[in-house]
Amino acid sequence: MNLDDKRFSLRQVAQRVAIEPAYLSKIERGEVAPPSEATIVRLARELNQDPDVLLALAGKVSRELQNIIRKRPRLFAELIRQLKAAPDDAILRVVREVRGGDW
Amino acid sequence: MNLDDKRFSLRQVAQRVAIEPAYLSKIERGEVAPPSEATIVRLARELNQDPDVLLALAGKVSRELQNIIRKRPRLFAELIRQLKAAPDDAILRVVREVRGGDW
DNA sequence: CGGAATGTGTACTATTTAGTACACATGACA
DNA sequence: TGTCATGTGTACTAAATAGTACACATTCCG
Repeated sequence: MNLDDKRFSLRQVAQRVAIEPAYLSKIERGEVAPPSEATIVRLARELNQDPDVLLALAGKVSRELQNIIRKRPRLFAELIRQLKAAPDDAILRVVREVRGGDW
Repeated sequence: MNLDDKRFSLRQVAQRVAIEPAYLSKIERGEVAPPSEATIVRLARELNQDPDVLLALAGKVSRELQNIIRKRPRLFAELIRQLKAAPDDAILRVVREVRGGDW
């Protein structure tokens, strides 16, 4: 897979993502505000990046995650604030611990 | 504290929250889209409600929480998705476990 | 009774969001 | 050398967001 594969020309990507090349150009150079969540997700797919990470770079959190939080706001709000200062591996331990799902 | 205290008339609240009475009226009846985060937070203060809960009812998640997530998107995304199906008390256990903060 | 306060309907509006459309200079390359 | 694709500058825009402003009928109560 060549580094500057033809299929990754700005125009080709723009076409597959279904936006105007000029717009994609400005996005890449940060000349415009980040696109909508939907567009970011399509972009992530096309560039095989993690959508959550791309969204984060755009200053957003996916609607999906927000909806999970929204259903139990107090619980999640407290948890997330607790974890704000925690080191990565502490969070990872929690993730693994919960992963079992043996409740 | 009387149930229909004068200080909780729509107009008085509106004034303290710094929005037009007509607007507050529509908000209460769901006749308009939910207000901005800032306005919701001021409203929550005035009505002593939990801001996170009011925001949730408005279909939102506070910028503050989003920013925490944004800094470690993969970790938090996975954790939140894991907890989506968990019962309240399971989440609470995690909160309490983490509360110690003995990392 | 009469004035003041209350909630609400209607009509606007400024700003932000999320893009499109087209023209143009540059470089590749057959 | 001509043409074709590439990235980018400029100008514009439809829709959503987050309200304001004012008029009006109704109700409270001194």
